[in-house]
Amino acid sequence: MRTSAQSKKRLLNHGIRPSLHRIAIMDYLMLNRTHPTSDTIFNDLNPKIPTLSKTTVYNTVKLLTERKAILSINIDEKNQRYDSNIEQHAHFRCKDCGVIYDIMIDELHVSYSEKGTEKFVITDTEISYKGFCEPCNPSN
Amino acid sequence: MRTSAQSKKRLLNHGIRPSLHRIAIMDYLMLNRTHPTSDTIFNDLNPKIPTLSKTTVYNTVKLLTERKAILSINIDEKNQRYDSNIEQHAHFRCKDCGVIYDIMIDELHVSYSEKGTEKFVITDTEISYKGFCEPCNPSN
DNA sequence: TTCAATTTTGTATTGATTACAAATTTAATT
DNA sequence: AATTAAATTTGTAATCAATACAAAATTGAA
Repeated sequence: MRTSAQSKKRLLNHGIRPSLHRIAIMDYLMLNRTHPTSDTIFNDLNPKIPTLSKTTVYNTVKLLTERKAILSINIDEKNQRYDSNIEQHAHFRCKDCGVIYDIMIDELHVSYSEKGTEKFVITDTEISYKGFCEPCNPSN
Repeated sequence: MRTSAQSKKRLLNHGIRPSLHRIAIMDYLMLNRTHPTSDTIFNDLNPKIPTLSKTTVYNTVKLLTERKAILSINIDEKNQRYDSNIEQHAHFRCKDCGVIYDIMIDELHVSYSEKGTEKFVITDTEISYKGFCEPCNPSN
């Protein structure tokens, strides 16, 4: 299946009307698993799709995130990052080169004791690591 | 031990010269475990310390974070939050009321398989949950 | 084709954070 | 107490990601 067909399906599965721009943005995220910012998405797509506006990218990633068609990641203090991989996984960001790596989680057991008597309904979980990747490891 | 004495100690332990403003900000974070923003810290302290400037709050929390005297938390897309609790723990943010709760982690086992052959030196770990707290639970 | 609803655009605005140079404070030394 | 260099703080201006909003374009059902 071509990527754009997958993208369209993903959009429809999440109740989002598959306009051409939305498909293009979803496609981009499917093919570029680099956790890009909205700005990066815009800059990379704009040459190919001159009618695309930056606001549309912002609108679209917001909508995709709300409908859980993609993940929004808070690992970078400056910008919001986006990820088409909606499987359970964590992220690692290198403090030196800035690259964000996926970390597949086989198993995650968190046993926690709540502070008071609060009961929480958890809808989103985000696990982020920071440090140095192998190429940037200062002790190498 | 009075809080300000504790605060001073914390600063010294992390190689930070304990100026009055720095102690005041550290004190505030020790006493207000609400994960405030820089702006909130400034607005709460300014009436009592009229000579305090907003830039100093930003400078100070940045320094405190770099030296690991406090934690900087990315759970809120809009603002950076700060936490004087540097023990291992996670956070939960209610999507309705916005309150950020501490979640004490007794035990955390994450077994993960890396994507490629990358080896990471992990220096920081952040675990964030979102959802609804008991008072805001829509199914209550 | 018509027309209302949806999507997109482009500009203006917001708002958190940072840059930076001047002013102030600190603390060690005379 | 005075001197002085270093550290800290101030206050304004600038940056820049993200949003608001109204006009324009597009879509799709009737």
